[in-house]
Amino acid sequence: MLGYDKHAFEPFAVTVDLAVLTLRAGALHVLLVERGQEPYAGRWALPGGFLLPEESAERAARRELAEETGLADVTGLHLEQLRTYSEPGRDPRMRVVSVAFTALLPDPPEPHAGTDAAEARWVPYDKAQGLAFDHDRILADARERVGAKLEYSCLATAFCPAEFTLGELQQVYETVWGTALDRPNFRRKVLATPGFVEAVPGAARLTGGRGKPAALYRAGPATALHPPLLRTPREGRPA
Amino acid sequence: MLGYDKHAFEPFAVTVDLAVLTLRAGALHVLLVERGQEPYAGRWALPGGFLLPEESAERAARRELAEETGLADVTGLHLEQLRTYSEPGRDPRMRVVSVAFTALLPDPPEPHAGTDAAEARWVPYDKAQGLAFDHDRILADARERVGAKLEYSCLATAFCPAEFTLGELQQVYETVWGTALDRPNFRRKVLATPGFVEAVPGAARLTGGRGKPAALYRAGPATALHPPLLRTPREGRPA
DNA sequence: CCTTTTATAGTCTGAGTGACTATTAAGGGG
DNA sequence: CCCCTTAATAGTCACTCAGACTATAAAAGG
Repeated sequence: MLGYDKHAFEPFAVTVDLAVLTLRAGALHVLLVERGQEPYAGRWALPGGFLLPEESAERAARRELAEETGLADVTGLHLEQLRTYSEPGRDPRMRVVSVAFTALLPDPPEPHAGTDAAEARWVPYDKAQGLAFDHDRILADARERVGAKLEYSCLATAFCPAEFTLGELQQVYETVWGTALDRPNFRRKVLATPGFVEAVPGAARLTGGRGKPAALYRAGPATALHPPLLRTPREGRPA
Repeated sequence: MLGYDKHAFEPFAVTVDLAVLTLRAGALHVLLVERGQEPYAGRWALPGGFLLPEESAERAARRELAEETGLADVTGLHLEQLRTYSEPGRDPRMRVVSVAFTALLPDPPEPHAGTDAAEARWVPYDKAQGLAFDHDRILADARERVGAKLEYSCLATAFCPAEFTLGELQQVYETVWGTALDRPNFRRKVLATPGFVEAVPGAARLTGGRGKPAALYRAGPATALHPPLLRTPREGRPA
């Protein structure tokens, strides 16, 4: 930040990359685009693009999110900076510094190919491997972060539509964590956390199939979970 | 990431900024440099600098950390990416994208002015306001992040020397959180967490002053705290 | 020797969670 | 129509853990 006149400095290309996650048919999916040209032609990649001259990374990310998903309104969607990837050589053509973001979507709309994307498609997380550039790592970091944030934040509702059942909310946790949760205990925990969810007053109910209809809830005003909803304890993982 | 040939793109200057934190005399301190030239001449700022052409942000941050602290070996220090700041206009001269890092130091060594820093000094966190650029916000974000990570990681030992007493470790929590903790309870919790700390075998003890000498501990192999050591519950803060 | 100071040990209680069982309210098939 | 299945919701029990304490141990100082 100091001494611009004492150091020569290299200009860098700056991009944003988006790990757009959603839940589809009970499985975690990620939005990918197929590359039309070298390098990595024909390979899948995270959507993204260059920062415009008068745009912050956050604005660029939301612009790209709208372009790639084809959604008219992306203002309500959860979009969060993940981290920045700057290894020299991560792009074979030139020095590119990429600010990665994670976006969470409730309902999976059909993706709309952006102006510079050959094709955009929802791909199950487990099949999203061998991506271009260092996008495998970015995607893994995004999933890791989301899984961790489910523990101590109310982020899970970002995967749900405006009104949802507690069973749907529980499925978010189970899908992202890959573990089964006890339904009564989950319910007790969620309802005991003030501001996490609030019941839809009209005693509305939803028929998903056979069983007893479930009450509907909306996301509440809270953003943090105190105390947290912990995953199965495991041994020391990188902090 | 796609279509480099279809979009023109702006070159950006990319820097790293460091929030170097330590505990000195029971208070949180941050390493600041005094700016020698416009803009913000005479104001304090976080240390930082440009990425070299063949250097990742992480490498640049560690290089700057060594330069600014004057320490011969900074390999063991905790250094972690915080987030990237990219608002247009955050630097009045040009478009600068800055990758911010947080570094934690055990013992506060006398800072050594780097080649491009007029002066470097440890400043109490509470007096570090009115910094140049958006460094007030970066510093606040760093403190927020560190405080949160103390809850669910073993990060606190990064503030301590190689061997420390449980009282010193507790002071880390109390200083960063600004709350008092019950000593027996803190001790019970830390010792019950496997891998957090391990006793120095030689029954070594340290005399800090009058009272009973305290046993010495080293940082253990664990990095995560399960279950976490929670702060006083408060209402929904931004996740 | 007694007081002060700090570390360490131990106790008690209530909140929160995991593992269950029971009940309610729907649909479907004979 | 009755029974079976399915899924939501209610409730129980025991164990763990954290907060609030009290008690003891080991040093320094007067």
